Amino acid sequence: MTNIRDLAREADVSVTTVSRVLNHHPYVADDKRKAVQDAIRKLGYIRNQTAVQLSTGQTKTIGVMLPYVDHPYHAAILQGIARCAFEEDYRFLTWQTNYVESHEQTVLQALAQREVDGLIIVSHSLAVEDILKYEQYGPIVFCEHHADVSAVYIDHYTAFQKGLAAFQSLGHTEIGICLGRPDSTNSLARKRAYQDTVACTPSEWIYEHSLTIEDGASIARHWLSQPRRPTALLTASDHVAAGIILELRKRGYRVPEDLAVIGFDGSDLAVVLNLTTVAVPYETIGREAFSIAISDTWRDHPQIEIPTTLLNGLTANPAVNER
Amino acid sequence: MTNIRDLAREADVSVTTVSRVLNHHPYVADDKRKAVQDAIRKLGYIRNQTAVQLSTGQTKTIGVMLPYVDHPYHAAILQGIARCAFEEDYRFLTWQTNYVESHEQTVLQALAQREVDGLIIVSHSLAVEDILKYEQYGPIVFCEHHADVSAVYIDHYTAFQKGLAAFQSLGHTEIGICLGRPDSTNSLARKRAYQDTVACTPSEWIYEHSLTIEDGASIARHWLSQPRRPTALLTASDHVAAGIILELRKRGYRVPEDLAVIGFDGSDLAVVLNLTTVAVPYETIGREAFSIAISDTWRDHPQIEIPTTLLNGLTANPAVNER
DNA sequence: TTGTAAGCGTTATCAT
DNA sequence: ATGATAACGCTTACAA
Repeated sequence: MTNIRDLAREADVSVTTVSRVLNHHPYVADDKRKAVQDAIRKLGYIRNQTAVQLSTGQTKTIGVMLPYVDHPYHAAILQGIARCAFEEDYRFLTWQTNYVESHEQTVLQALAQREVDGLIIVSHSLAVEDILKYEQYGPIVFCEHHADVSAVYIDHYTAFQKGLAAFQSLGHTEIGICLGRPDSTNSLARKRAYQDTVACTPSEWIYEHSLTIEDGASIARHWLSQPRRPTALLTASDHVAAGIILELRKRGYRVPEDLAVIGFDGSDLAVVLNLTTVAVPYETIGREAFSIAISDTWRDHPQIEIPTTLLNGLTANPAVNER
Repeated sequence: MTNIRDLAREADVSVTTVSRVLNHHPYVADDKRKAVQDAIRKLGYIRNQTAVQLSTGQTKTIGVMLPYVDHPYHAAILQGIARCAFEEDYRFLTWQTNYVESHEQTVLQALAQREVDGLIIVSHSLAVEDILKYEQYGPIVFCEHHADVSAVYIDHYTAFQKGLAAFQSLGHTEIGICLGRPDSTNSLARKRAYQDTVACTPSEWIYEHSLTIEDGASIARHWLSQPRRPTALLTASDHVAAGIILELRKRGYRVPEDLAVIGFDGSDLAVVLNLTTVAVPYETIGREAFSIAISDTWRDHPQIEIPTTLLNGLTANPAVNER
């Protein structure tokens, strides 16, 4: 592997001059620059990035911690990060944690070990305080709302309120909600929105641990078995909404006539099933998080809220019609 | 930032001994080991990975080149890579190329610059010969079939034949196909399967450049405008199939009665729409590709074919019934 | 405008 | 079992 010393020898200049040419620095005589460039071509020189990184103390790499790379919503955030990273000549390392705390520790460790210059945390299960201990090693940007951290987030309280209000304006009063991990920050905000907005909120109408299409199907079956059922269900993901709807239709029930359903995310599933859903611009979240991670603004712990939109489909209407 | 020299001084040993302790080498006296470990704790030492990389000449990182990170099928491959990488204590860098050749060059350059130890190419537009020039810098594993390269792939010829045969066994003879990028290796294989398997293959029944749900809708509209229409359509992705079906239903046509449709991928869309589809185990592809990239087997250019399965849904049936 | 030399933080070779 | 010391390939004061 040829290095800058070989180049210097070949071009009959010093390594400094070679380095200057390589980095497009000024103050290099044209003939020497030419000599170096010729040497580069002749020797087929390729710069070793690792050495650059060690010398400069920068990796030009951002780490991304997320639970699942193949969840559409996480993939959309990745997409935003990928776009931005390319534009800024940065790279990004992705770690899939499955919400396992020891795996999340590995990611934090990577920041401490200078494998990456900064971290974007899409979602996590470790305590925020524990994560923030690693901020001494570099920027950490969350894609969820927490106090005193850099964050790009959607307000799940407001977002859920939008869905609930939509139901109410259609005449629904018996409304249930589906949540993911029950103690996550997002779920807590959602539950608060529910209890603040809706008058009747029995705990049997709060369906927890729902993430997948199959989880949605289970909820539908459970709903069928309940003596007292809500007439409307606000879910935490389009996948869950899809599962509910499919299972219900399979059993001869109608959506929204028998049960109104609103999804969350605004994914492809919402498009093909004509779901009414709360659309989230995930790519924007990724972009914003990235730009904070590579700038100096992170030290001020900026908090950027990204707005959501209620997308009208065909799964939320009735209630009014029913009476 | 404290380094091993600081540790050596603190523990009153040489840097070599420190390094030995760090790397769990034998031949270290218990008391010295203890002294080093105490020093590590006291000084809050954290190893600098970049320095390790420079010294060992290995990054323990694999690069992944793919067109779009948020396409479900690519995300599923990433998922397989992510799983494997974590197990093997490797990292992976992802580059989204959008099939832009200059972006693909950047990725190859990264291999040459030793930013990564190897490369997994999920899909590409550069010529294979040009990519293979970079094999001198490290393993390159393709997720598509090419001669004389390391590859983990599905046989698109066979896979398409499966779909076509399913149509034929249902009585269809007027069959059309939808392709993505018309000149990709995959599309060529698919077209060959079409022409070898089906008797009647007019070029108006080969719909190209179809990737998204919207593309599917366009195809449906085009199909409606055709004087002579196929009775069955084999698509190259569930997204396209979904788009076709939705558009057709919106206009009052029935699937599969008016047009039978088979998807490709076996994605969530297929589940919620009850698509008949050719399911591909993308995660397995990711896993296998990764394990080749980090082992020495890549030099033999192993070719691993991953089998596909026809998943029966409700969108392919008729034709038989029609007559 | 150019060059010398000292880092960056490890690992690895070779004595002892 | 332990330690000097030379790599690894680059950047960057500082000097000239």
